[in-house]
Amino acid sequence: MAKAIWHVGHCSLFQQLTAAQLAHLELKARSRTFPKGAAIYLPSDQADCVFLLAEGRIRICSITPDGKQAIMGFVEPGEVFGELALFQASNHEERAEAATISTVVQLPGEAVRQVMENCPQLAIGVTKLIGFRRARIERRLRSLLFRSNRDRLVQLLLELAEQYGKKHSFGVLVGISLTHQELASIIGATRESVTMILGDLKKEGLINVSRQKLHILDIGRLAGIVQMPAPSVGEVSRSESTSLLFRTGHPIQPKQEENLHDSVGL
Amino acid sequence: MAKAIWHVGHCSLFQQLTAAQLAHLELKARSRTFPKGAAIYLPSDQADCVFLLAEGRIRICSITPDGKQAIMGFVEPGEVFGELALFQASNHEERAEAATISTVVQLPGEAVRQVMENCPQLAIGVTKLIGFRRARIERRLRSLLFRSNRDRLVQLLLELAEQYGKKHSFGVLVGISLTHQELASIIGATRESVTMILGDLKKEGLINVSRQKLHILDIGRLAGIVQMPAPSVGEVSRSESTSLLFRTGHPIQPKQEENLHDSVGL
DNA sequence: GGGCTTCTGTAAAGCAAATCACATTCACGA
DNA sequence: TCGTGAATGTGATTTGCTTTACAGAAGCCC
Repeated sequence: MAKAIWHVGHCSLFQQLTAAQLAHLELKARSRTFPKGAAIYLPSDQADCVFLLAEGRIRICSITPDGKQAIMGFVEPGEVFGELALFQASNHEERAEAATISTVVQLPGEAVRQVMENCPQLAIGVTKLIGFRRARIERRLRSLLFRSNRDRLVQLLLELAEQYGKKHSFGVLVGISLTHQELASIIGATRESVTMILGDLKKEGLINVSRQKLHILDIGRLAGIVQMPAPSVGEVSRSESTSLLFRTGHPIQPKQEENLHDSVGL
Repeated sequence: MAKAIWHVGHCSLFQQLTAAQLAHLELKARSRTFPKGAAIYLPSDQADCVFLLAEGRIRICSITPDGKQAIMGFVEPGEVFGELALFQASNHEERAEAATISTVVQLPGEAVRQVMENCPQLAIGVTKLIGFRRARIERRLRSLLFRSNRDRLVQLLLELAEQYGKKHSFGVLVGISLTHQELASIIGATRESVTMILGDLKKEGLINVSRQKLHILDIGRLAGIVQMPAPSVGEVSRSESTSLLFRTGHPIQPKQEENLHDSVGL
């Protein structure tokens, strides 16, 4: 419980709040730990809660009755998720599950709404968060409409490089390990297609894959394929950014980055 | 100008504002009329403005360098659009154009932001609006990931029926005329595919199309194809709902409808 | 009305990607 | 260390959809 309080107070979304408001939220907060694979919420869950990830990694996915599934995004520590439930009276339309063992703080929607009504700063912060993610989804929709499997995969690799990449003697080493199946579920393709495309990219000398370890050799040429500027890659630690995949589109200018940071990142 | 003022005051998003706040907004508002086909804003437009459609119909679309285009949605009178520009420092990623001759009220983002900071109600309203549309885009993404051309088209027809449909002696008459090309651009398919599928549906006795006029004969059976409950269709006038297409998913319960209405609809 | 454009209908050919059906390699715990 | 399940690699086949290439029909403006 002490931990939960700590996390709420340290989440940038909630930092503009007064001590009293924070206290109010923290009173209602509940911290829980989920083993790998456990569901935090399900579609059809009536839950009216917002979640804050303290530790671990959450996978947001959407599953059809006949078993096909797509990964809508990942949530990294310090980020909020399930935020749409705040104002949608309806059920969740997706499933959130712990990709690794994770501890999350649960905030009742009612409490958050109350605070929002008294604190425009928070309301604006939430608006930015939802809007930012909406922009990302729209980009993803476009890429699904207009680009081939190959291009979408390359785009994804670039995004992973930007988010999880570390500079290396040669090229960029991506610090997250995803199976081919997972990559496929993100870009909306089959596992086999991903395997083939990765194989091709390897043959072309653009990347190097060896069992989960992804090494991008020529990020410039890779970016050329999808007609995008090469993303910037952090030196050592991963950049403090707003995850959930698919930030793509334009390179981020310093000013905008700052803007995003104190609005959405968290 | 008098007109602009009138429209701002009558947009449900802005109805919670005090007279002073309204006056402040209205001072900055600018009303413009666009001929059919004219662009209200373009991708790469730096414009920091929110728009309110007074009359006409706006088409929001996204276009690739090589000419392919997708319709992201339509805006109906009384609705706000371009709202993402409020907090995204970046450019628009889409193009808004007048589908018919339209008059829009332009509100500088700065003015809206100022009011939002003093009026949590407005901030919350905007959050709901953006969130509602995000949920719709997510549904659309899912349908693109999981469903065939045919299913997506059927789903679209059902949505059109719900939004623009009027009950008729036999079945439902859809009160909006879209070309096959437009339908195709909405569901992400080619014009030819849409023509074929519509032909099939006609043969199957589900619908009747004659030059722009769409007549749904058996809405129940149509809904069955995509495993959805049949949407409810208004008696005479089109339902006061939040357009922009793709509201799909679940039928809307009375209570939720109300909720949406005073939050997002406008 | 006549000529223009825009929309609709059809059908063959081509293709990207899914599906199916395996073989292989790895990771990791018993 | 060995075995077992998960992850990867690879081809043959199928398929849903696009592409291409037309022809007819409907609106529309001079």
